[in-house]
Amino acid sequence: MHRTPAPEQRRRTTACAIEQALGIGITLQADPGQILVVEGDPLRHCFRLLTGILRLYKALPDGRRQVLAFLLPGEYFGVFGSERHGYSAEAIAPSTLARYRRAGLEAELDGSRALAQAVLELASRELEHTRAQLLLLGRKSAEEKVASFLIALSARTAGGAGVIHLPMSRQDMADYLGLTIETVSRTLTRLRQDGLIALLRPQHVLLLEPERLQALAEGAA
Amino acid sequence: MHRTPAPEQRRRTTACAIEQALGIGITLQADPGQILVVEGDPLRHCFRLLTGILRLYKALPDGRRQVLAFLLPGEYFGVFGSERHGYSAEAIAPSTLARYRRAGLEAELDGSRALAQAVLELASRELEHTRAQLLLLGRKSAEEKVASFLIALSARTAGGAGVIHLPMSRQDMADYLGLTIETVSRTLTRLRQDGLIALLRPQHVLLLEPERLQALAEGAA
DNA sequence: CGCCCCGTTGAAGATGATCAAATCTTGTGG
DNA sequence: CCACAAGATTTGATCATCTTCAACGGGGCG
Repeated sequence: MHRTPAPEQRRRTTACAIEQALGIGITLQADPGQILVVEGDPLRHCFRLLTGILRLYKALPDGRRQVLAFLLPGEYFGVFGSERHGYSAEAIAPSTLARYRRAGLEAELDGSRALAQAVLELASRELEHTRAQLLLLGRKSAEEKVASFLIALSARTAGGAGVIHLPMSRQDMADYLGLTIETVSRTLTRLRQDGLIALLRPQHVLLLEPERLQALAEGAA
Repeated sequence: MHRTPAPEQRRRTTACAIEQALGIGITLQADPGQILVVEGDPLRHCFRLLTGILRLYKALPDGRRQVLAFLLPGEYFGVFGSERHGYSAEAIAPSTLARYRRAGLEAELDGSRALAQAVLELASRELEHTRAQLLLLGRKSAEEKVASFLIALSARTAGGAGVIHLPMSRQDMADYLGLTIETVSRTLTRLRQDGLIALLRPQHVLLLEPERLQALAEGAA
């Protein structure tokens, strides 16, 4: 069993090992705007999102916000670190979550090497996502940022094709991309004018030219 | 030589477990500008920096660069992930490194839970640093970025006090902070004019008012 | 029906980028 | 030790992108 599993298979393995280790936990509901965890809270629980969508974010004292990630069903948060939550978590849409005791997870970590491996792999993927986001925030233009966002969301939720749904507000998108709502809106309009996307409704976007969009996202010279 | 400040207990534990697991490895030298790893390279080795300093970065096709981190002596890279390196690594100053086979590390991971825990904790810390950098890149002004950088570097290298040494060029700082060299330079000048720092030489900065600098870095409203 | 929130559009402004040039550092060779 | 050259940093002027401030429109829900 020293064979490296295919990425697809490994991902499933990962999820399983963690799911099994965590057990059932407590199910809870969250309404839009409901805050589940505040940055700095003692790290007593970790969570798995079952349905809905969350934003994970950090904030500055004056209210400026940086959304670190949007959490989709099946994904975890609060798994890493040891002292405190590193970000706040807030429901965007009505959501259901499973909540687990961190103590249980850490105990299992000592026991199951499959679990340890799964958690480490989760961390690796999260690290890579976050690093890609550093490049986006530091070096991409507004247009490239929005294109990147659409392509990534499409890959995550729609398997890369067709109409995609934006469950979050323009404010959330702006806080994720390091922009303002006006710039996000204007950029979407420009992409529409250029024939790259169609805006069916504010929250429904059709990717007309995914390849050109992708090229834009990657900052093709 | 000045004595090195005693690191936190946990950090020492972490370092030890990883050091022990990796064994001795191969020592190598790198001159300034020398590229040790290119983003996308197969992940066959991981490294520990012994002396010198590296930049870890991602780049876009047209050459725009985002520095993810500066690696200081004692720190590792290439430890996470499974397929490919997620970033490039390049020496800034003459450096020495220890190189290890990833295969060995992964084998040890199955055996030693102390190692697994240490690696996971390394990942957690790296995640937290990267998330803080997302907030910086997405939501801080140039002045806040530079202040954050100086405070963080001071904490990392000087234990938080006195004169700090900037071993990297203005270009590196700019690519780390999502700015241009001109803006970095102008911002340092403004901080000097405001009495927050003194620029002894381009690479030697004295923090005159670390507390005000820190407040600025945190975006105090 | 009408309010309210969200998104879009418009105009003006500011921060940081770009283009350009002067100055300082550093290393080399006389 | 000094002169010089090459590169890095700083400074200046102008410009562009994105932000801010403001107003309008449209869809959903009471």
